[in-house]
Amino acid sequence: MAEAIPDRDPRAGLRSGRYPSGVSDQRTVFRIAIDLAILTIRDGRLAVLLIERGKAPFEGRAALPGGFVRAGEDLDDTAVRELSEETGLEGRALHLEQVRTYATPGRDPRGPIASVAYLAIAPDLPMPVAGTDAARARWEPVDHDRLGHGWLAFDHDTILADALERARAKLEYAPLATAFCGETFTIGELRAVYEAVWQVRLDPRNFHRKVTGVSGFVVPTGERRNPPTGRPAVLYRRGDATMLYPAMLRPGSGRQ
Amino acid sequence: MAEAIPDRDPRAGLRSGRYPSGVSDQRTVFRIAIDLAILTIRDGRLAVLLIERGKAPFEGRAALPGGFVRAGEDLDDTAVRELSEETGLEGRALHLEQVRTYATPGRDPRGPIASVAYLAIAPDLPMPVAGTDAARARWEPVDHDRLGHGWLAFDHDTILADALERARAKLEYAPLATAFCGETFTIGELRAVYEAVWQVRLDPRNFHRKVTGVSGFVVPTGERRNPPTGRPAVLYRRGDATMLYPAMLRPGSGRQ
DNA sequence: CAACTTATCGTCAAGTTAACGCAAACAGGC
DNA sequence: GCCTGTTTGCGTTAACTTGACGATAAGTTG
Repeated sequence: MAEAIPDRDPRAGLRSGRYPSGVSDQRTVFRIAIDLAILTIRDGRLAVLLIERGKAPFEGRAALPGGFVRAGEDLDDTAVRELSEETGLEGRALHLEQVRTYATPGRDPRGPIASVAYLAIAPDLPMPVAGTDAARARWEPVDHDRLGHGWLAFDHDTILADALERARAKLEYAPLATAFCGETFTIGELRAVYEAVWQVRLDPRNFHRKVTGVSGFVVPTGERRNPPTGRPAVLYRRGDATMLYPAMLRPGSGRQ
Repeated sequence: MAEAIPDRDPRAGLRSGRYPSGVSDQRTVFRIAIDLAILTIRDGRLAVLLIERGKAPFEGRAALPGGFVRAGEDLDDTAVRELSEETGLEGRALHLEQVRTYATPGRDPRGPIASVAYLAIAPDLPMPVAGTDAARARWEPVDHDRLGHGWLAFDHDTILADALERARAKLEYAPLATAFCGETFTIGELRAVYEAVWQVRLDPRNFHRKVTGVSGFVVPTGERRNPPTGRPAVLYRRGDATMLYPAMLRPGSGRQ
């Protein structure tokens, strides 16, 4: 928040052509966009909500949904609003958290636009909801091979990768996995979340013991559910824990 | 990055008086500032680098150092530049990471200014370096009682609290603690970092066993150092691990 | 040299994890 | 009805990790 701006600029040569050099340097302004990485599990695979861009730049390419922050609007409010407009989902009911901000010069050909990335977690819904802008939206399985190699428009590959990494890390110590599930769920469904996000196979027996041993993670409802095949499973709902103890450590995380 | 802006605004009543309603809504712009939470350990206590504001708003109040992003400049570059200008520290040599972005309407009385917070970790240096803007800077012990109760200008209490929480969490699973130390350090100095940041006492014997058991965390140099009192300690330098396994779990973290 | 301080090694009981055996409880085919 | 395949849920065991703490090493101070 310091307002003293020295009179030299070692990066003068990198200045965007949109803005003349000189005093305007001290008043460089940005539009700020919110981009949403909305994740869910579909058919046992991790999926992300994408829109197809209807106009340049990147016309016809897939991109993360998002929109600009309005005057008088907080970032979280913009994220909730965009989530509702683009997907029909009630943002306040979903897990939603800021990940980080991107403002690399030239990241958006339309000019200096900073993007604040948000991670959203949704249960497997019959999306996209028809109407409004949501018609352009579709769930797409996360393509780990194309991610990072020009899958999405703008720098959305990077944004999605960072959001994924946040989700992966947070599954370990926060009850984030339940946000992928409906109101009630089985331990097997919860395990499917971990397996899809971490891209690993977990032992059902050890997972069951571990999850039910974490205080406040899940609480049994007393109901049961008949899966398409196999023994009926006890239904659970989220507990009131905000952190997991003991943590659900990723197998082999960092182990060399 | 969607550019379709619906014609209604459910939060019209919240609009800042600075910006008229209507089409200008679609071109709301921000200046973007970087604010730095630069942490170090001084006299065994966690300290943060603060500046005293020389002009309104918040004249005379303590604040986090920072400055505005220039045209053609990436956020990380702004952080490195401000770190250098305000402290004389070579930013590229320090640990520096983005934490999150704040843009709550009215957070800065000068207008719509978004702030991207960065966390920096520095070893205990003879700071502040004289010259340039650094003369205004001073190390201040983190006042956990006043933090969150109007200690700092703007919303810097919130920013510092979030940066601290990031540092606390990251000590668990990343070799961040070594960034507080010099090129070489003893296990005792490393323990002092954990104790200062986590605000706990750790058993020296268990800590020693744990740290030296984490693969790639620290490597012995073969040298020794004579502390002011007590037995000489073996010197270590940082290893090449980027994640800690096993993690250095906070005692009682989340345990209820 | 005694007293004090910090570093380092070792022990042990309690808790946690990974691997895997096994019975329960469903659906579907015959 | 019975066998087969599947998933759930419970138990067992060896290996590992943690927390509490005893003991010794190797400096400095008085």
